[in-house]
Amino acid sequence: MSTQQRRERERAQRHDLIVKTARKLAESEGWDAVTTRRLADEIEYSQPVLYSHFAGKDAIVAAVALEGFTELAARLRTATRTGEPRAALEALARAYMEFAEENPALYDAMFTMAVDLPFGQDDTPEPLRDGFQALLSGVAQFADGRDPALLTEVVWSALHGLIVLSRGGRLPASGREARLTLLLDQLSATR
Amino acid sequence: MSTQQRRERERAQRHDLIVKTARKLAESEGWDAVTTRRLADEIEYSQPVLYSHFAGKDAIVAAVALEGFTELAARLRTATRTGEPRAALEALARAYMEFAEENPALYDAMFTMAVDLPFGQDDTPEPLRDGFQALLSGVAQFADGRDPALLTEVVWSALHGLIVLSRGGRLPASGREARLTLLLDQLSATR
DNA sequence: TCATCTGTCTAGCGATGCTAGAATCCGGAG
DNA sequence: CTCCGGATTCTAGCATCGCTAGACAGATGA
Repeated sequence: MSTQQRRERERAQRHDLIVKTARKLAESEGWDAVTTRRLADEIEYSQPVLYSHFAGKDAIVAAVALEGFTELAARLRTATRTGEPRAALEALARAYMEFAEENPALYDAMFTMAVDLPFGQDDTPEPLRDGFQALLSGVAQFADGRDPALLTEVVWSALHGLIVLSRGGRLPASGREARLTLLLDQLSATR
Repeated sequence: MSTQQRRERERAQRHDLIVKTARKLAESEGWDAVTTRRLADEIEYSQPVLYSHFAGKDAIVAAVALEGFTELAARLRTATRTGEPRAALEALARAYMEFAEENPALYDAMFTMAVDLPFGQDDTPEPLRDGFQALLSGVAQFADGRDPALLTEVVWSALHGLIVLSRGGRLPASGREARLTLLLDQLSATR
């Protein structure tokens, strides 16, 4: 009986090893460097082992993304512990953007790659729900009559747009702070 | 002498044929279907011909993207011919979003793929400049004290965020219109 | 001790982007 | 009309990708 448990434990450890290695590799050399051969090499197993844990490469990326949602949610929650509404919004936005900047590859996995994660559906994984909830509870503080969910989606979209356009060089790195301030001003204007 | 000219003309035609075929193929079956073999097959030439016109597949995507910028710029310009500021902004935003919806593959080439297009630099191609200018001249109408360039970047980011998150299923298709209205309300609020 | 069975690896498949070298075509000189 | 030379196009192949079948090995329980 106990050997069974040990095996399951080892499997779980290796599962984690794969995810963490993929993430580290992606963060240090980009997702292009995360090939199944390279990944297998890095964890010191052969390729087929990866496929005994995940359906394919996409599933590995999805697992990394899931880890990201958990971390992002936690980060957003600690950021929204501020009193004044506008300050809370700013803290929320800053936390979000910092997360994206500090973990570019992770952010990509969460929001640009990994299309097979079910987002607004019944079978949406907990971390995804939690991430949106964290945003929502922060935004709701200054919704002030406006639909909180809708406002959250707009805030999220705008932040995401800033991030992804900046990253691709579409927006100059210089105006970063000014853009964020302008955006926050507009969003917190309740007519 | 004239054969030389004819050859150049034919080369130019084939260049266009490649770009248009790549675009059509991407729009109908997605960029994944646009392989060099498939593309060569479609234009009824062999693979190496592609490489006598473009440095590689990325360059072909970039050429498609460039075509997109020209079209987008034209579309935005006709949309901003409205009197009232708020109506102009709405027309502008709608034109942008419609363009993205009608040409999803093209939009992807312009803003998510093709990283090798120089955006805000000295050697930025004319169509890209023109596209941003079209947005800028539309947004400037209701800037009302706010920095027009900065405001344009924010508007653009927000629209792009809405589009890309909607497309990936991150945002429910239902609230589309409500989100756009809310966003426009916030952006046109001059405190 | 040995058969079984789970787990792992080696080797290979089809498809990708890209390229070297062979083959072909075409224009112009004799 | 013929034939040469240079440009053009194609055939064939390389390295790499994600993924998998079948051989192999090592641990488990009788």
